[in-house]
Parts: sequence; structure tokens; C-alpha cells
Amino acid sequence: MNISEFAKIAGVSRSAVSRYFNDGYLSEDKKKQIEEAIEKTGYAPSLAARNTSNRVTKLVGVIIPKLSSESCARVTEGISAVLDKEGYKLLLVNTANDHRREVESLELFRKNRVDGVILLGTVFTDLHKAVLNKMHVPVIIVGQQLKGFSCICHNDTGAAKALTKLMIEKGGKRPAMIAVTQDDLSAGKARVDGFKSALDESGIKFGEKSVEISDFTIDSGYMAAKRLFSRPLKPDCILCATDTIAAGAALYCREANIKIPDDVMLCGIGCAKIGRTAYPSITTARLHYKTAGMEAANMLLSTVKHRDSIQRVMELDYDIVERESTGGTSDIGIWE
Amino acid sequence: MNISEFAKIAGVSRSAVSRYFNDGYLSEDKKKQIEEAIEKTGYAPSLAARNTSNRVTKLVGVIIPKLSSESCARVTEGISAVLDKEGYKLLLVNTANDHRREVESLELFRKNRVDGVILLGTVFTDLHKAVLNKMHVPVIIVGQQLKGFSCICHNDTGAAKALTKLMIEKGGKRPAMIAVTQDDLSAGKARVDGFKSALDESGIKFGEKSVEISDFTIDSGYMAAKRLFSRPLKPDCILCATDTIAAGAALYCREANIKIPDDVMLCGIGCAKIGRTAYPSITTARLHYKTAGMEAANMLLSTVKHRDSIQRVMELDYDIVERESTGGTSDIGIWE
DNA sequence: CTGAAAGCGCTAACAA
DNA sequence: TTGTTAGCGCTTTCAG
Repeated sequence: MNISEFAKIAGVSRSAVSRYFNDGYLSEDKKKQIEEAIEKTGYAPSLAARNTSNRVTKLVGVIIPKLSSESCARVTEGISAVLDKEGYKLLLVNTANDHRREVESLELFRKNRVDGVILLGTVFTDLHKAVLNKMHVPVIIVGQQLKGFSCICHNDTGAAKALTKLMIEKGGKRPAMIAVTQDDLSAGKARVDGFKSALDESGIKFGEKSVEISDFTIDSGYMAAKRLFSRPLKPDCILCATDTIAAGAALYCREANIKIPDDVMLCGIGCAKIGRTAYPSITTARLHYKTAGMEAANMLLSTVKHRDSIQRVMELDYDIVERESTGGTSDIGIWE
Repeated sequence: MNISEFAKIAGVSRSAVSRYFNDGYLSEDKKKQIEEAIEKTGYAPSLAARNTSNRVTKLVGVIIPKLSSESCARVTEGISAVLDKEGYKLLLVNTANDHRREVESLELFRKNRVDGVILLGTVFTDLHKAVLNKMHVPVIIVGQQLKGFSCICHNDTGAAKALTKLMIEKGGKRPAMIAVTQDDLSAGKARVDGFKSALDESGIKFGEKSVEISDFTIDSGYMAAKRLFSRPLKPDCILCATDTIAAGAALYCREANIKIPDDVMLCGIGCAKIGRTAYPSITTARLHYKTAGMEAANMLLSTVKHRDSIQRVMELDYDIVERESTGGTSDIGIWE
């Protein structure tokens, strides 16, 4: 069913139909006729065809490293909430942590003529930057700060520092960290920086051996904790780059009969569900993922609307959520 | 930049350009010229325009109730993995558990002329069925079985039954269940059916009071457990409709000093990360979410390719994962 | 307010 | 293999 065919059925001209769907001027009579015909035929104009003339797709490309990561999912939810309200649709690519696919997807979005792109970044190579610079639609980066681009990011360093300080204030003398790849500037490097900075300010010497590198999984956190405790000098407090890693570390401690928080304190970052039901519950810094997604979408839409290319950077702050793993109380009450 | 402009720059005809991007016949010379021009201009054909003539969008609409639910995210990952490989893109709508939005999205996809739709179903109203019947592209439903449509679903009843039987065999005399809304035929009704069926076969009388209804959240699970234990006859084993609910219930038990598994056994369903690090770790039935997503995508693509409309139903079975909450050992080893 | 007609950027049928 | 020409389904002038 196309517009001509439908126009014939409705007994009006093609233009009238087009106007009906584009809030143009139209007499009540014709509106009625068209509405009745829609009822009958279920006709709806093809958006693709519409876009060829329009140059507007109402499509936003979103690139995600790993959908089943709680933080990514939350960001995406935020993006989706805002976009939907504005009538934009979300073209989603899950790269499964394959950096090449990020670049491919960017190219794809150029072809698809999306109105804008939101990129949940992890690791940025020169290739990324090259492709990003070639994009002629607005791009917003979430979770990372990349010079020259609009970004929504979290205060990773601040969160890591605050948590480390918390543990030191509670008597931690030998802090260790389970970090993630330093190629990831936010979850990786920035959080280690915060850790170091806290040590620095507390007059504790930072030794490279006090950092273990882990993946973003429970198992990897478990293994990293094991390595940490197999060293001659055992840590008495551990900052983990994510709550999932912390949950894995807690699992190891339970198995190895290392008491938390008495023998070792533990912190995660992100405020994932898993940290709340882990045993003991894990102190963390809440990062505002959903808000980040919403702000990214807002920023994108306003860039699209005003056709400007002003670079904006927004940093979202954290909240400390103290739980049992640093001697806090278990926070049972309602929470979301 | 459009095809004519680009053709001029490349020094070839528009058709040559079109052929280049549609693996038609083309001499090496022209290919070279075109490639060089692409290098210079970054030209890429507009897919939207392409689709108006093509009638193929290479777009699949995916409707999800809640992206930040681990099970939904896993299904979507599976879908994405298969679709990407075949060059299809994923138009994602997160309905945030708003059933009306499912219907709206279906309409949206009709307008957008997607090649097919995958619907992660929860609750189906008559309106759903009406709209679904009007879709003229293939639709695959995941997680629910709806008469007349192709579905990928899980053996919810079997999983619930097996877990309940497990607890009864381990000495459970007063089984209770924390279920979710019975409007949800799979996570809700089917799992209660399995529970009942196990009771039946074990000669235990099923009383309505032994089922509490909860949301899909930790807090809601916590509250439901509290209600269960405020009754005169306390349960000695509880089947929870999801692992998240079970984790919430475990939280309550810990707080109320009810020992798991000694005072009460606990099971969840789904094999979510949260159940593994909860304390104690929670026995569950693994449902193959990612596989479900992959199979749904495969089923959709083969329907699209063969232009058939044969209805197919695939049921994926479960695996029991026994953990501490029913007296099993904690399963630490590598797992994904 | 309305319809005819000329686009939008691309593909596909056709003759060369 | 090529270029020409007619579509694809919709929007947007432009007279009326």
C-alpha cells in the first residue's frame, strides 16, 4: 500500500495525504475521509521514503560495548527514555567488547544517515578518533572524556579516591586495588589515579604490586583477589574497579576464610545490584548511569536541533554508599 | 553528497556507483576510480533512499520490557550477535514495562517498514493479539508462547517443578513460592504451575496462602519473604520466580536470622549473576537466554529469507545449578 | 485550502 | 560491462 493507492481509496489527492501526516493545512472533511480510510486499510507512510526527501531519519545510533553489563544497560535505558519521548528511535549495536566493531558501527551509521550517535566508550584508538572526526552528525560520548568531543562522564577518579580514603580512615594500612585494563581511561586509568591520589594524601607509598588487573567478571575478580592474597604482604583493604569484581573478590575471601571487613575491607564502584546482595554487602560509589544516558540523549537532541557543534562536557558526580564490607550497616530499605 | 554528485567526482555514471555498492558487475578500472573517490569524499549511499526502491530495510525491530533486566539483556545480546553477522541492524525499543508501549512500538515498526520483529513478551492482551495479527512482517516472540505465532520459549514449568522437587527431596515439608504476576504467562503462571505440579506429585496439599506475589526486584523479594515468614505456618523451602527475588529473600532471611538452608531452603530461576554471589549462593535453574535470542534471530531470518509464514515453536530446556541455598556446595569455578 | 508536478537519492530494467 | 531511463514512496514547491 503506497500513498497513491491510499489516496485513491480515501478519495483525496496524494498531497492531501502527505499533508495529513505532516500537520499541514487540511480541511476537516478531508481529514475525516483520510481517517476513515486509515481505519480500513491500516495505511502508514513509509518512514524510509519520507527520509529521502526529508533528510531527517529520527534515528540515533547507539554503540554499546556489552549490553549485559548492568551499567551499559542502565545508560541505554536512560538514552531510550529520552529519545522515545522525542519520537526518535534507537539503532543499537552491541560490539561485544570488540573495538574494531565500534569503528565499523560508526561507518555503518554514516551510511544509515542517523541524526546522531551516542557512543559508550571504553578504549579509544587513533582509528577511533579518525573515524569520529569524519562523522558529519553529532556524536556524544558517554563514560569517557575524549578531547574534541562532547562527553558525559563520571567522576571516576573522585569516586575511587573517596572510597580509598574511607578505607584508610577506617584503619586500612595496606591498600590494594583490583583494577581493569589501563587502556580504558575511565574504569581503568582514572580509578587507579584516584586510588593513588588517596594513598598519596595519606602518606602511604604506592607500589605497583598493590594493583592487580582483572576483567569485568566475577571469576576474574575472584582470581585477582586470590593473586593478591598469595603475596607475602597481604592487603587489609581492597578497592575494586567494579562491584562485579568486588563480588568475585568477596567470594574468594569467603572461600579462603578471610573475614570481611575484619581481615580485609572491600569496595566496589558503580552501585550494581550484585553488590547489595553479596556477602557481606559491598560498599560502593553510586555512579548515575541512567542519568548519564538521559543527559547524553538530551545533549544530542539539543545539538541536533540547534545545528551547532559546540563541544560540551558534563561530569556527573558520585555518592558513597557505605555497606557492611567496610563496617557499615547493611542497607536493606527500599532502593533503586 | 548524493550519488550524482559523487559519480561526477569519480568520473563514472550513477549506475556504476550503484553497482559498486550492490556487488554488480563492474570493471576493475571503475572500481579503482570509485574507491579513490570514496577515499577523498567519504561518500556512502543513503540506506533510506536505497530502501524506497529495495523494499528491504535490513532492519529488525526488537521490543524489550526492561533492558536493565539481566535476562532481557542476554536475550538481546544473542539477537544482536546473529543479526550483526547477517548485516541486519537492530531497532530497539525499551518499553520500561509499559504494555501500551509494546503495541505502540509494533505500530511504529509497521511504519518503519522493518523486515521483521522480535518481541520479548511479558503480558499479552487482546489488543496485542489484534495488532500482531495486522503485522505483515514476520514476528517472533521470545519467552512466551502465544498461539498462532512463532515462539522461542523456556521450559518454565519444568524448571520450577524440578527445583521444587529438589527441595522436597531434601526434606522440604512446607514449600512456599514467591511468584510474579500471573498475567505473565511464563515467569508468572507457568512457574507456579510447575510448583503446584511438584507439590501434587509429592502428595503435599497446595494452599493459596503458600504463594506470595512479588515484583522483579530485590526489595520486592525481600518484602515478600517477610510476609511469608509473618504467617503462623512458616515455610521450610521457598521457590522464587527469579534469582533477583531470591536474592532479596535471602537478604531478609539474613536480617531476620533465619538460616539458609537449615531453617529454609531457597531457589531462584534464571541463573543470574546475582544468585551466585548472594549469601548463601542460590540454587537455580539455568535458562538459556542468550541462546533464545540467537535462535529467535535465526528463526526470523530464515522466515524472512524463505518468505514463508510457517509457525514454529521452540522450547529451550533448563539445567539445574545446585548451590548452597539448598545445601549444595558453592560453585566457585569458572562459569559463564 | 488544494492538486499537479517537480524533486529527494537510490535501484533496476533496458538497450547498447 | 556500460549509460540511459524509468521507477520507488514520499514531500514540497507553485499556481490556483
